[in-house]
Amino acid sequence: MGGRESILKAAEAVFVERGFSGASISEIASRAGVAKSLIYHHFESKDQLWCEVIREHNRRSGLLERFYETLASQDMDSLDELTRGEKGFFYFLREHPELIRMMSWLNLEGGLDMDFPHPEARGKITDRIRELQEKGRIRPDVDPVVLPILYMQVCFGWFESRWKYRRWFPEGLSDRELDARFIQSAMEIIWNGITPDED
Amino acid sequence: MGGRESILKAAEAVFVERGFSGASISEIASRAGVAKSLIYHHFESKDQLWCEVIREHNRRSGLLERFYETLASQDMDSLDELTRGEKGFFYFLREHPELIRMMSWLNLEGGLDMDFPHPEARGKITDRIRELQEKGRIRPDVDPVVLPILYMQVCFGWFESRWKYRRWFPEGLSDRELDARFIQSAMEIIWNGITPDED
DNA sequence: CATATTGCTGACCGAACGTTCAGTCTGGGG
DNA sequence: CCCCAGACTGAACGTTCGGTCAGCAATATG
Repeated sequence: MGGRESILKAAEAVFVERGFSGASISEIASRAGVAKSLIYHHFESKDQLWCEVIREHNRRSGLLERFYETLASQDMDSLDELTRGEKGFFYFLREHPELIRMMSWLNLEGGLDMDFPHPEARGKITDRIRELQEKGRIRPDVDPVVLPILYMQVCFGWFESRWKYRRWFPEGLSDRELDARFIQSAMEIIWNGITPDED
Repeated sequence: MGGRESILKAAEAVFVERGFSGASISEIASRAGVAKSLIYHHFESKDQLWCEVIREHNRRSGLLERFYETLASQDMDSLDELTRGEKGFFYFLREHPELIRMMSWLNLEGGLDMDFPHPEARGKITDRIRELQEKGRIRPDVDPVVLPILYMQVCFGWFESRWKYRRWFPEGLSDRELDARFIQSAMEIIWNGITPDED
């Protein structure tokens, strides 16, 4: 593995763990097994390294935008399809815990504000919801802008602080079981909340 | 205002703004208008200062626990009562933005893990939900543990990153209008999701 | 063979960090 | 009056920070 790549990999780990101001160049260098100065050979500053890490991660993780497209083009025939499939947002996030922390750090430390998701993806999603409302699949009084935000927040929020909620549940449950129990119940509530009563 | 108090006040501001590792003793001292060394006269370390800030804030803000008691003892006759009243969690949080950031920093930076809310408060809330289920006010298939978590998350998540969601909404809306539109729609979804269909 | 170019290192810089300490000022009790 | 305790300061401590720079080894180019 080349020096640049190993630096990026180590940098991601350290930034995700400690945030931008908590991360130190020395630690990144020693974790990557290279000299500190090599970092400045490949990247012009700590800030730029952070940006590069984010950009690289977005590229590698297949970009959330792409997921959004799949979300908006779902058939939404059943609760399962939207939330529990392999492509569901929730399980996508579970496989990318770094992403959660990166977003959280960015949110708190300021820095970049990414227009996320892309405006077209946003439009697609809300249009899709309106379409489903016309077809009578979703209650007409549901706000097509609020719904996707609510959905994202529930998923994000769970992984952001699921450890904090552990104590609400009976002891002895594994992480996976906790995830499943939460998302199943939470999504059932939302599903019942957005589908018309006659179902 | 005494030295100790002005230090605590400045410390809270800086910690809330920049997090623990991003905050510097020098900045706290200069904002408090005192010498750096005075901080170490009153507090034994940066860590302990952070703890003291949290403890003090919890005390001053009237403790979330107390709110939880009011939450659990609500009559829950209507959506409004739970979510929109002056005592509602959502509007409570809106008046305490520092609290949101403090929780988020703690969540990310590790440090203390507060048992929050208190176990008895937790039990009270879930018992209350079960009671309402028996009375037929809440669907029997709603998970009494998941519901309060979902509720908290939606409120927390909104204030944590409402600026990020601005672009989803039409331009020109004020913060207040945004808050109202979101919580109204979101709570309507949840309300519809937890109340039996025959209502 | 000479010469750039590139990946990389170790020694080093000034600034900022958290922390310490000797010492000043002030007010109250003997 | 003296004396002590507590609030408070300014100058420094050693360490770590982000960042620089001259130079080495290797490879590619002429």
